[in-house]
This record gives sequence, C-alpha cells and structure tokens, in this order.
Amino acid sequence: MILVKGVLSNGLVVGDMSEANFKEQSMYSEKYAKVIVKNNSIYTDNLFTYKIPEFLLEDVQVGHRVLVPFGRGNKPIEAYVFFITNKVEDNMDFKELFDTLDEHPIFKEEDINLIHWIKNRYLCTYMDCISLLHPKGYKVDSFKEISLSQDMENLDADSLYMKIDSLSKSRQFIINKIIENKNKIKLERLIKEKAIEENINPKDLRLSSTLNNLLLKMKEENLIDIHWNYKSQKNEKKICYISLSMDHDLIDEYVSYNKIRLGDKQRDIIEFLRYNEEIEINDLIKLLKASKSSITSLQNKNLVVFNIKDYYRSPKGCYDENKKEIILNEEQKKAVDKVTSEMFDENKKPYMIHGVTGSGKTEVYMEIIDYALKQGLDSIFLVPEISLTPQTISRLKNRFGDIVGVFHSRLSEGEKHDVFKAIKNGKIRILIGARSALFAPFNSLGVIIIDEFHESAYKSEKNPKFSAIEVGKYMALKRNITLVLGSATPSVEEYYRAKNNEYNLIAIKERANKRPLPKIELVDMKNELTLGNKGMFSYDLQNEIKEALDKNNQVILFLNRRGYGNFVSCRKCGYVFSCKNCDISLTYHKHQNIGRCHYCGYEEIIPKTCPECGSDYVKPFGIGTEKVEEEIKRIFENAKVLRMDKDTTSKKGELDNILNKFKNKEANVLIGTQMLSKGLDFKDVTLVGILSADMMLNFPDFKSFETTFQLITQVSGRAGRSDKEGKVVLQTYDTDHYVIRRALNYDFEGFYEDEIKVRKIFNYAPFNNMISVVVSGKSEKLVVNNIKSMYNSLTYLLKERGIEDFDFILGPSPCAISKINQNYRYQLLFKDDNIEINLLKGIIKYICITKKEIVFDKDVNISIDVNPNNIL
DNA sequence: AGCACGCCGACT
DNA sequence: GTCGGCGTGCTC
Repeated sequence: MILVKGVLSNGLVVGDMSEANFKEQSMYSEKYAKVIVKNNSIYTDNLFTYKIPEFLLEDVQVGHRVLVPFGRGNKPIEAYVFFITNKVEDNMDFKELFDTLDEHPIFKEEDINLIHWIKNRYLCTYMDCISLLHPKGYKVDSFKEISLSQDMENLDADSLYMKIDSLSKSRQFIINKIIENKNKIKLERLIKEKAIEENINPKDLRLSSTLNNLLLKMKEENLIDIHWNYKSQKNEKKICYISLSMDHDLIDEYVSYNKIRLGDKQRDIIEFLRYNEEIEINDLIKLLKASKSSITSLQNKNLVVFNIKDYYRSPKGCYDENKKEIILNEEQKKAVDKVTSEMFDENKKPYMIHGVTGSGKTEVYMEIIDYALKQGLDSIFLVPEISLTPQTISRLKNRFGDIVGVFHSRLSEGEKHDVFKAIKNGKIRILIGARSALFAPFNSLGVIIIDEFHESAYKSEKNPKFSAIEVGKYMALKRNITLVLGSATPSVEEYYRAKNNEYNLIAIKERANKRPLPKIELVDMKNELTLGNKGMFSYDLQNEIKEALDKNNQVILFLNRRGYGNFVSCRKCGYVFSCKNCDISLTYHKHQNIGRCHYCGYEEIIPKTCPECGSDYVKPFGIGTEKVEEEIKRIFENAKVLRMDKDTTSKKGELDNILNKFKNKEANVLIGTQMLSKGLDFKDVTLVGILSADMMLNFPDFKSFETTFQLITQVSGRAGRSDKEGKVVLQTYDTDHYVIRRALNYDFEGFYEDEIKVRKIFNYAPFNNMISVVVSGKSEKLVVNNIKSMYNSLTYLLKERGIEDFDFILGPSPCAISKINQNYRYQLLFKDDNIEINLLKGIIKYICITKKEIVFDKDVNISIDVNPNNIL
C-alpha cells in the first residue's frame, strides 16, 4: 500500500483554498478541464468544469486522474479529465482543480470515446463506464482535519493555558485532544474519542452532528482551523527482496570494525545471503525460521538492504493439459490465412468463424494470436465464463507461456490491478478473460477473439449492461483491430448480419479428427409412457449407457436444471412451497432436505407434512440433476458418478477437481447443467444423453428456441471427440418441433432459415431493438404508481412529437418474476417499431436519468436494459 | 450520494 | 439567548 501525502505540488495545504482558488484573471492563457467526479449519485454524473491552475498547465492532460474541490465544503474528491478547453461560458465562476493524482493519464483519448459510446448505447452513467476501464485499486480518501488556529499557535505556553482554562469543558476537551495529537486530529478520530469520553456509540449520528456544530463555532471563535486533507491509495502489491548491503567479502570486516554484535539468527541470515544474492523476505523468514525483528535490526545496522519490486501474481490453473503437437488441416489453415493476411488492411470487416463442434477453432485462434504477436500486436481472448474454461487457459499458457494473463470479475481488486499493470508494462501480451477483459489497457491491441460468441454471458447483467460483441465491434472499427467471433452455433442475430456482409464468414465444416459428428438418436418420451416407462431414462438411453459403461467408455448426461425437483407441493391441497422473498417456487435439494430459491438463495427445511392442510402428501415434482444422479446410481451398479452444476462447483477449485477426476477416469458418468456445453474435451466420452429438451423449449422467452438448438448442438459435440465414435440420445415429448428436427441433423442453416422467419414476423432481434425498463421497490403500490407516472410522462412527450400510436410500448405490467428479494418488479418494454431508436432512447434517458427525481420516488430502483438477454 | 446550511423547538 | 436535531437543496 502506497500512501501519498496530502500536500499538493504547489505547496498548498488541501482545503486552504480561500485565496488560491479565486485569483484574478492573470496573464497566462487560461485552460479549463471538463471532468467527471467520482461520486455514485446519478445527479452529479455530468461534466464539471475546473480551471487548471498555472502550475499545472503543462501537466494536466485528457485522461488524467485529478483531485478537485467539490461541493459547498470543497471536499477534495477524485475526478477524471474528459477534455481540456480554453472556451467556457462567461459569467460563471470556476474553481481551480487541486492537483493531478498520477504522473501519467490513466485513460487514452480512445478510452474516453469508448466511455461516451457505452454511456449512450446502454443508458448508464459515466461512472459505471469508468469503473469498467479502471480497476478500483486506486482511491482517494478524504477526511477533515482539525488543528489549532494560527492565533492559538502564536500564544506562548502560559497564555495558551490561561486561554484554555477560560473555555467551556467541551471546548477544552477538543483543544486538549488536538494538542495530544501533535496539533492535528482527524474528525473521525475526534468523534471516537468523544464517544469513549461520553460512553456512547461512535456511530450515533447525533454525536457527530453536535460535534460538528461545536467545531464550527470554535472556528468562528478563531480557536481552531478545519480543513480537508486526503490520502491517495494505490492498491498495488509490492514484494520486498532482501540482500546484503555490501560485497560479501567485506561483511566480516565491517562487522568487527564497527563492533556490531549479531545474534545467532542474524548470523544465519547473513550466512544465507552470502550465497543467495536476493531473496523474498517472507521466504527467508520461513526458510530460516527467522523473525521479522532480526531482519529489521540487520537493516538498522546497515548490513542488509531491501529492494521493493512490483508484484505480479500469475494465477495458476489446476487443470493439467498435455502438450500435443498440432498440425492444422486445410480448412483451419484457410481460416488462419484469411484473417492474418488482412491484419493490416484499413477497411477489414470482423470475422465470424462458424465451425462445427470439435473443428479445432482454438487452434485457429492460437495461430492468429501467434501471428499478431510476431507483428508486435497484443491479443484479447474472450471466453464466456472463465471458470468453465480451464482447458482453454492451459492450452494458451502451454503455447505462449508467461505472457498469457487471466482476467475476470472474480479476481480481487488487487489482483485486477496487478494484471492491468502487467499489461501496461508489456509483461502480459495475451489476455484470456471474461467480457470485462475487453477493457484491458493494452498498448498495441491488434486482435480480439470472442469464443462461443453466442453465449448469453457476453451481455452484462449489471451496469453498464453492455454486450461484449457490440463493444468488440465498436473497438474493432475505431482502432482497426482484428475481431474474430467463433461458434459452432452462432446467434441468429449475428448470423443474419454475417449473411448481410457485415462479417467475413468463414466456415469450418469438418471436425479436426475427421470423424463425423456423433449421430443423434431421437426418443419420443410419449411412447415411453405407453410402453409403461415412467422413469426419466428411456429404454434406449438405458441400453446405451449400459453398453458405454461396459466398454469402459464415458457418458455425459445433460439436464438443464439443478437440484432434486423443481418444486415441492402437497398432492392433497396443492400447496406449493415458494420463496418468502421472491415470486419463485423453491427448488428441492434432497441431500439437505431443503427448498432453495435460485434467485435470492433463501432456504427452508421441507417438512414431512403440509403446512396448509397437514396431510403427509408432500412431494417434490419434476427432475433436477441431483435426482438424475440418484437414479443413475440406483440403476447402474458400475456407474461412478460426478455431478457438475452450480451446487457442486461454487467453491474455488471444485470445478477443476471434477474435470480432473473425469479426465483421469475416476468416474464414468458426468451429469450436469449447461455448464457441460462449454468446450469440454474428453476423449473417452462416447455417449451424450439429453434428458429433456422440452424443459428448454418451453421457456417463456423469444430466444428459447435458439438457446435450445445451441445447447443440443453444443452438448452433442462433447461426444466422440477423439478416435472413438460418439452417439447422442435426445429425449423429448415434442418430436416434431423444428428446433428438434434441425438439431438432429446438425442443420444450423436450416434452423437459421426457420428461426429468422419467426423473428421477422414477430419483429424480434435482429430486426428490432428492445429496451426494457424495470421499476422495482419494496412497496408494490409505490412501484405501480411510479411506472404509471413514467408511462404518462413518456406518452406525453411522444405526443408532443406527433406520435400517437403507442403499440411499440408493452406494459406497464408485472415482470414474469414479479418479486425478487422482497422487491416488487414492474416492467415497460419498448421496441423500435415505428420509432427511431435514438429518439426513443433520448426520451427514456430524459425521463429515467435527467428528470429522475421528478418522475420517480427515491425509494424505487430503475433498471434500463438495451436488448436484454431475457425479459423476466 | 454527501455535505453544509438554516430553520425550529427545547433548555438555561 | 444557546444547543442540538432534522429537513432541504446544491454540487463547475
């Protein structure tokens, strides 16, 4: 932790700005900085203008982090310079900014442009965008400090004591505390001391209010000064290395000449350092069982020196991948050639690689990255969920070594900071990460690869609710970066754009192992019922599992629901156990005999008898992965089962553990949810069972057909990836659905043609943009009133612009999940049918952001999502 | 949001 | 006339 003292470079004490800030206009040419202040209120989320003081004219640049006085009290807070100008509105007074906070700007011009673009595209605040590009490792801590006034300090000791004696008790207390603390005390500290004195809770707001009033009086009485001070922190990990301060031959002489006495431990340390040039201090302590004190005393005797270096922790993956020599096939080579040959073209389009599962897309990406690297260009490799792709990470690390960095939102702020720093220093040249890795501060970014780009994880769920695909496209366009999207099952929207020449479409039709895709066998579950099979496994699937296990092969079973049963109810009265905080039925987890809400995490023990009617017909309904596991263990004696879902992989390392076990064949059946679909590659998997395609198909969302097709295709692709032929059993009640029909033959083109027609008819993406505004709050009445008033303001403004037809607005209506975490949720949905998207966005922005406090109550939350993933 | 200021009732 | 609690409005 580095602390920068609150003394400004012009020698001014922060807070003491009475004269300095409002100087008469002088000779130097004036410049002003427009800044965004770091404040999480949307009311302050606009550009503020500050005059750049003369002594900083040369230094302040666009993108600098600066310290500015803000508000009536001129509290110093962090701000970011967005642009610099010499033209400002007349008749306005501007404060001067205090100082810069870093030597160099943290944002480049292009970053500022990106922030503007994201803000406008997704209707979020500047600060939302800034926190994406700038890890929170830096912060400015502002605090008030109390000291004696100049008058008081000028008094000699006797007069001072007399003066203090004449004051009231509470004043004396404060003056004494200031003197005790070397004439400087933090307000916070003073409050604490006062609380101890009066034996009350320091968090009591009345105390601080009273104290503040008293302090203000004392300031008026010219007893004390109150001013702001600050500390600037950088969350950088540093490592301390220790070495001898002189050549090891000279040590003994130095010790005896200066008559230095050394303890045994200290001697050990010196002996050790004689033969080891430099060692990390903590290692030394461990190795020699030494204590910190012996080291500091050596330092005090000037025998050793510390060398503090930046620390960069490179996270190690636990999943081990064997190195293997890869030779690209014709199709792969073609893809690589196409992309690399155009890398320096000015007007290149983004690339979309549509390659079947197992077509070796990762190898293609690596070749592209390798080429870029040789041209001096850095690469970003996005994956949907970093924790699910240990295989990809280890492949990249194996090939490129230490220059590969990993970045995702689960890193600590410190770790994020380290990674960003290593990127700036050029230590990391290739970054693999989740969508947030897109904003890494590379010096010469040349390639962005987005793998499995159809995944919904590329759309952020929290502000800014950006889509990594869209941002990637924007960056590629603005900075001439090579953008490569890859998937076996492209999203319908992007594929439509590819068909319309927005992308270079590259198809890889053959699997890398030259084997055909595994055959998908369709099982009609309606028939199973007539045959008397009420279980979750059809006879066909049971036979296939048995055969695979007997042949010592592995099986993957896919079911898109975790837990044991999807709800618990009483057969007699129909009572359904549901979450106390949300409008959701509880999922049954048999292992702990609890019902759990998958939205807020609420849990309750499921009783044997119904709490409504008292009958004992309480039973879980539907199936989840937990029940599948139980059934498999019951039916197949030789099954060694692993389960992979959110319940079994929530802890760090558990996923690696499961994958490693399955890879080492400690288990032969892997049951899981959609996690399974993401790039797993096991050579002995010959059978994939999809237990219920209907569960996904019937999901109430316009993308559910697309998602179902993608999941079937992706999960099927896990089979037969090596020399052994694979097979897939697909169970469904809806055998005639076009999604199922197309998926059977891996007919993506056919599916796309079917689906795009539906999209066209109902005006869904890609033919339309959709904006969802959700108003939520603890009081349902308040939420309803608020969303109604929003609707009224909206229609009023639209009518003013001559729009009378409001068919493009859906709602206001309760959300599909009408309550989450005690918050009632109502929604307005907009499609840009008969209205220009920018006009619509402008009006929504005006109502929900600019005039928020007029339209909405402060007790409700407003969430705006442009082209949301789902509209629950 | 977070801060300063000003108003108003309670208490000396 | 002070003290202290709370509501209000602004932030370059």
